[in-house]
Parts: sequence; C-alpha cells; structure tokens
Amino acid sequence: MTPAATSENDPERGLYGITVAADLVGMGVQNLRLYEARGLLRPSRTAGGTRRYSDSDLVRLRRIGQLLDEGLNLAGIEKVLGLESRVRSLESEARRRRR
DNA sequence: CTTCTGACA
DNA sequence: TGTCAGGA
Repeated sequence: MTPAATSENDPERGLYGITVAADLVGMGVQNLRLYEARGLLRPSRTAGGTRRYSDSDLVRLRRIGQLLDEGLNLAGIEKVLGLESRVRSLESEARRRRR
C-alpha cells in the first residue's frame, strides 16, 4: 500500500509519550518509570530526555501486567522476560539450523 | 515532561 | 514490595 509503510510500521519505533502509553496499557505513569528503573523496559528517549514508547514496548508492558497479576515481583519478571527472549532466539536459531 | 520523596496495604 | 500522590 503505502511506499513508506516499512518505517511507519516498525514496532520498535517510539510513538507515544508516557501519558498516552500508560493510558493505553492501563497503568500509571509512575509505574512505567519504575519498571524502567528496575530494568524491565528501555523505551527510547528524545533528545530532550522524554520517553518514547514503541508498540513492542506496549506489548512488553502488558506482559509485565500479566506477570504481576500472577504474583511475580519485579525482579522475577525481569528474569522471566530475559528467559522468554532467550527462548525466542534459541527457537529461531534452531529453526534456521534445521533447514 | 523529568526525578525524588513519602505514605499505604 | 508495588502503587500512588505530591512537589521541585
């Protein structure tokens, strides 16, 4: 469709300010800052220092919310997120190697 | 918008 | 410990 659709649909590109992002995932802005301080998230920053949350950041935030509901603390969630990302890379690596 | 501090369950 | 409110 759109010729420039590649960069416009990049899930890694920061789109939302912290207020909009918190609103979209149903969290408080203070919590989003805390999650970042605890190493659960790394939203991009503008030159002026304001956070920019991407669509994949929102997915990550919703995952954090699920894990919190399940009773994990922030330290545990950081571990889980790390393990999940490692599983993903190992799975894709195994997929490549298999072909 | 940012970081920081304190109260609450 | 995580959440939330208020202030600089």
